[in-house]
Amino acid sequence: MLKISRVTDYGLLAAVYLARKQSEVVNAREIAEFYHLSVPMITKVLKALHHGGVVSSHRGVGGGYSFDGDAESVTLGQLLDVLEGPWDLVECESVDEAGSAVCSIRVACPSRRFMSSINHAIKGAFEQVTLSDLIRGDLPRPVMDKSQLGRSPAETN
Amino acid sequence: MLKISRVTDYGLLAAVYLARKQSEVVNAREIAEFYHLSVPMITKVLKALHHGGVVSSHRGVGGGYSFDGDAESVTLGQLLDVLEGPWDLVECESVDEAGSAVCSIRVACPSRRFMSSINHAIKGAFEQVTLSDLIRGDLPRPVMDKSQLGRSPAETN
DNA sequence: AACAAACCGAACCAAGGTGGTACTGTTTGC
DNA sequence: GCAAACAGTACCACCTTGGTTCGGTTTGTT
Repeated sequence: MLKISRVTDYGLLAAVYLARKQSEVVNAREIAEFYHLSVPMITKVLKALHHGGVVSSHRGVGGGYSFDGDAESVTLGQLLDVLEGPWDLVECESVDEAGSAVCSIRVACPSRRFMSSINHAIKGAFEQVTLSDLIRGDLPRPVMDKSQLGRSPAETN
Repeated sequence: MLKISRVTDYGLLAAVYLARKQSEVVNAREIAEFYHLSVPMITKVLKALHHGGVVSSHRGVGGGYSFDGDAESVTLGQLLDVLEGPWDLVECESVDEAGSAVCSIRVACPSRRFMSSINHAIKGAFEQVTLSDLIRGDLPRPVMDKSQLGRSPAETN
């Protein structure tokens, strides 16, 4: 249905919360209470963020999570990868475990090449947005202006 | 998981097939066979396309579907609306039946304004792509270049 | 008039994904 | 050694998705 999952959304919230408190160790309960979410839920996404190397965790009493990196260098694309896992707008380009294409009509498919292009554009947009944009609440207004695009001379994927 | 549904994808295929045969009446079986899809499946999306006013249907013997419009003036955005239904990247902006916001932390949410902006950008990208682009298999290469974007002075949604 | 081609519409179902919880560790500060 | 806090996994109910089925209606052909 073309939407990011709610869990991913929670993950973005958590990442922003931590990044705002740069390097400060904050436990899951505090974040959960701030956003009025359940502790198990928020710990779930924090685990994912930690697993993806976005935040670091501190175990034991007084422990929690902290964001120690540079908010400018963490992109929304990275966050989505970590939280949402690998994804593609269409299955066209996805491959199975063996590395072969999932789509059987791939070659003849009229929408594949185009969707692939859109796919890349969207990923690119996510890549250009940093965690610090999210923190500041800034609204860079990405646009896709077809008129100044030109045609790609060759396969772009 | 941030992908368009397979059914929607089939719908695009069907739309392209019909549009390529401009105004010619084609039955579901032919399209199904062309793409190696089941007839019930392809009829399902054809019904959706018809319901959305994209293609016209012709009942009875020798009937089928035809695309009678102008492929230049049908956008991918319209097709997705028809096939996928109304959608938003995040629930932030979605409203329930009563018209009130779905998200309870809407006001305080740090990602809302931004995601909404991305949401619009993606929709805009889909809006700039026409059915005839799909037909020709052209690859306009949409980009979102943050550097030439500037900041939106006010709420863009 | 009968028949069959073809769409209409709604319901249905299995399978997989999503949102959310629970439970058993393990680490660590006091 | 106790308790705070994360780690990991498994579990569950619910919803969505992909796909089918079935009875109904329209309409060209014989």
